[in-house]
Amino acid sequence: MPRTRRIPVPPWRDTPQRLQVLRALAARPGFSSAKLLHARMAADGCEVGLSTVYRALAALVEAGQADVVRDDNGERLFRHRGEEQHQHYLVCRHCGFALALDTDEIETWADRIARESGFADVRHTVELAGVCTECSAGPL
Amino acid sequence: MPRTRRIPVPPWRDTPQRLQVLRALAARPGFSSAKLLHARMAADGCEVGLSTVYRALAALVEAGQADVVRDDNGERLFRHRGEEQHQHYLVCRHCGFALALDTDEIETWADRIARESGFADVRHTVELAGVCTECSAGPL
DNA sequence: CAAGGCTTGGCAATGATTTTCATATCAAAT
DNA sequence: ATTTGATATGAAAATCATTGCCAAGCCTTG
Ligand SMILES: [Zn+2]
Ligand SMILES: [Zn+2]
Ligand SMILES: [Zn+2]
Ligand SMILES: [Zn+2]
Repeated sequence: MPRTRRIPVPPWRDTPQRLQVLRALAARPGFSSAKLLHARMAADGCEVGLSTVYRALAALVEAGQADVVRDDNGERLFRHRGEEQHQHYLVCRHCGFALALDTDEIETWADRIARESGFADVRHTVELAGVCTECSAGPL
Repeated sequence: MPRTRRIPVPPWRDTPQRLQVLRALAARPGFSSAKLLHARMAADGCEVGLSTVYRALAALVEAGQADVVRDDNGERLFRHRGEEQHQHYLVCRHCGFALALDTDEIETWADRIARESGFADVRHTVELAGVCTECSAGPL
């Protein structure tokens, strides 16, 4: 199974479309799907192909300017990487209620791993999922 | 977006197919895709529909007898939940080389979060990805 | 045996993401 | 300004894991 990914490597050309995608992404507070961004941009009168949105997002992720997670349906959600540090959550599998976590501990742990391993550009995904008290109380 | 999942809840009927799936899953050392399990079982002369494999796996996950993760392609990988504790890895984004991590720290952290939050049946996903020394050295 | 309810499995449908490919754009070189 | 080779775009088609559908089979109860 050869890794078949061909992503443009920085520096790329500065195209209006890519700037638009970056802008649209940065304009969103949390994570957004490519589809949503595409729709948003279209609504703003900015016609950009869905393929291009995907390509731009992939490039942004590759360049470390965006984070990406998967929701329960396997859909990828993107978020612009600003200065503000990221956050991890404990989400309820049933109602979707999300509890923000104090993640200093894992952050330092992840940093240490990154340092000791010699790996470059290490990113991490930490997701906790359970059933909230409310949902475990009332069945259905 | 209504969660549209209809998964048989334990206890279900004990069908040969479900036992086969469980067996096949337990027989594998690490994580396996539904497709692979299906192929494996077929190779062993056990004819089980792919849909059934998916249903059985979903039920096993629901019942806490299996863990599930997503690989980089969004494919779901399943693993039987035995007594042995699970493992986390730091994988290379380019060559796929995986480094097993000492995860005691996060395990206890996750356990504490689970306890303090009051959430039930808390599972966690911890994935680190970077570029290994080898790959960052020789650029393609 | 009959009725009703789970289960199964092949196949179609879904839907996100990728690939294709013809075209457009860019930037450097002539 | 024109040429040229590389790169970017986007519409449509392809990919592919996963799910929906549904007729047929199996099990249990009466
Ligand atoms: Zn809940
Ligand atoms: Zn973190
Ligand atoms: Zn590598
Ligand atoms: Zn763990």
